[in-house]
Amino acid sequence: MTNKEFADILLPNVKHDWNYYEALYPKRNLEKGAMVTRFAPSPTGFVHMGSLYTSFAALHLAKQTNGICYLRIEDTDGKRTIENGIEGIINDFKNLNISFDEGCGFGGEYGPYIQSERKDIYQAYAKKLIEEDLAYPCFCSSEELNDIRNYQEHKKLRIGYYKKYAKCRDLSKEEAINKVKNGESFIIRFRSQGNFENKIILHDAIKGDIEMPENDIDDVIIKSDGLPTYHFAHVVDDHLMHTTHVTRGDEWISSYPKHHELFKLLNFEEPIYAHIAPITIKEDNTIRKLSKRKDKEAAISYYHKLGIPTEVINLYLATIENYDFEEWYTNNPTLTIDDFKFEFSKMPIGGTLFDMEKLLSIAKIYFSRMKNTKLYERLINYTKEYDEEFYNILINNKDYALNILNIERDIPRPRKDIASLSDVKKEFWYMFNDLFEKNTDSYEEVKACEEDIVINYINNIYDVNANEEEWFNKVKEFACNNGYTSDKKEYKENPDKYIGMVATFCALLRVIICKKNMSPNIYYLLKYLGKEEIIKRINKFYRSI
RNA sequence: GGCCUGUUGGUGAAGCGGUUAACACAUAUGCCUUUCACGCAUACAUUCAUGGGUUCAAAUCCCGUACAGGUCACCA
Repeated sequence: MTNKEFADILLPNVKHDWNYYEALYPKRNLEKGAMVTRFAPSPTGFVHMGSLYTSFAALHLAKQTNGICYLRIEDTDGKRTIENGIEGIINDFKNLNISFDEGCGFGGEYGPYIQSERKDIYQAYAKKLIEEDLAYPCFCSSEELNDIRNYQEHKKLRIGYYKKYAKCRDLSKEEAINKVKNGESFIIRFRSQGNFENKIILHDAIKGDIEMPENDIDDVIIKSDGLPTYHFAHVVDDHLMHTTHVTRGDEWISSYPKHHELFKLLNFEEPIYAHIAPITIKEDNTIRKLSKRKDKEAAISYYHKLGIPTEVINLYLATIENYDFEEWYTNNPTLTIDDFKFEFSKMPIGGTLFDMEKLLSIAKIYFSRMKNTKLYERLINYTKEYDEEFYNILINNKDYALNILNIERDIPRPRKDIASLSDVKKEFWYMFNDLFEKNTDSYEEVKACEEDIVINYINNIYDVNANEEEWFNKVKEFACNNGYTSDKKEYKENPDKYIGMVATFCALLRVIICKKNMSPNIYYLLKYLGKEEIIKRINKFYRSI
C-alpha cells in the first residue's frame, strides 16, 4: 500500500489536495516592510481589556506599515464555543469602532476566516504529512494515554507522547488499516524528527532570544472530530493567510518548539513571533491574568457605564504597550495614537499590573483637551442612555451648558477634574438651577460674614459685565472696606481684627453658590448664574445656618 | 518534577559595564493664586530580590538560591 492510499483511507473526504490551496491563496501584494498581523480569538466570550490589548498591538503595527490586520475565529473546540460567540466578538469590535482590514465579518480574499469552516484545508495538509510519512494515526485511548503519563510521572521521566512512549508511532500501515476497519476511533499525530537534546532559539520580537529544547513530542494535529488542534491550525492558517508577525499571549511560548517543527515539516516559512505579556491583577497576594469573568474592570461595558470613552482605554493600553508613549503623548497634545510609532521592542516583557488610577489620570488629560462642543455631544449621548434628567436639562439649555462646559477649558492649561462623563454632573450640577433646588447636600464648612454684606456686594458692587480683572479688583476693594484684608502678613499678625482675608470672602461666595469648597473660577460661576439666582442662593444659604 | 520567563520606590517603568538610578501615576509638604484645580518646587529606591564570582568599575556580565509567573490536553 502506498502512503497516498493510506492517507486516503484515513482522511477519505478531502475535496482538494494541498497544492490547490497553495494556488488559491497566493502571496500578498504589499509594499516592502508591510506587516500582516492578526487577532485570533476563540468565541468564548465578549471582547475585554485583555483581548483589546492583544489586538491593539496587531492593529497598530499593521496600520503603521501599510499592512493588513485580520480577524480570525479559532473555534476548533466546539465544547467551549458559546452561542452567538462569533457575532458577539464582531459586534463588540464594531461598537468599539475598531475595524479590521479583513477577516470574519470584514471580508477578504484569504478566507474563510472561521477555522471550523476550514476543515478540508487542514485535512489536505495532514494528508500531505501522512504521504510523506511525517504523520500517522494514533488509536490510543485516554486511559492508555493516562497510563503512559502516570508511568512517566512515577519514574520521574519527561512527560509526553514521544519516542518509545509513542505507542502508535511504529504501527504498520496494515495494522492501522485493520484498526480503522474495526471501527476504532483515531487521531492524527505528526511524527517528530526532533531531539530533546538539541537546542533551538525563538527570536521573539518582544522578549528577545529564548533558547529551548527541540520538540520531540508527536503532538496531535487532527482530533477525532476531524478538526485540527490549535497548533496545526495556527501553522496552516498563518502560512496560507501569509501572516508575517504572529502576536499572541506569552502563554504560547512553551509550545513554540512544536510550531517551529511543524513549519519545518510542512516546508513553510516561519513568521516572526511577538509574545505579549498579559495585563495582570493582584488578588490575595498572588498575581494573575486580568479575567473577564472575575474582574469588573476587564469588561469594556464597565467603562461605558462610567462614561469613560474607548479612546481613553486605548490611551491607557498604549501607555502600557510602549513605555515611551506616555511622554510622547504629553508632548504632542494635538496628535493621536495613530501618529505614534509603536515598536515590539518597547513592549513590556513581564506582565503589567492593571492600574485604575493611572487610567483615570489619563482620562482627565483626555477630557481636558476636548473642546466643549465635543464634550457636549458626548455628554448628550451618554446621558441619553444613563441619566434622563440631566439629558433633558442639557438639551433644553444647550447654549448655557456649552458655556458651563467651557469654563477654564479653552486655555493653554485647562482644568483636569473630569475623568468620565459621569463626573460632569458631579462637577457642575450646581450650575443648573433645577438640580441646585433639588439638591439636599449640606453646605461645606466656611467662615461666613453677615448676610447684609454679601447682599450689598451683589446688589451694589457686582457687575455682570465686568471682565475678570475688574471683577477681582472690585471684590478686593469691597472686601477690604467690609472687614476683610488683602494683606496676608497683617492678617497673620492680627487675625482678630478682620473677618478674614479676601480669600475668605471668595470662599464664602463659592460655598453659597455651589455648596462646595471646590469649583472652577468663581468669576465665571457668578457671571453665568446671574444676579437674581445668586441672591436666591444667598438667602437659601443664610436660612440654612 | 521537566522546560521557559521575570524580580529596579506604593504602582507602572527607563536603564544594556562608569548616570546625582530617567519619566509617569499615587502620596506628602511648600510656592503661586480670589478658592479649588492647573502649574511650579521639594520629599519618597544611600540602592536595583538574595548570596557568590568576573572587573579598576556591575542594577547592568556569569553562577547558585529564594520568590513570582507561564507551560507540560483529542483547550485555545
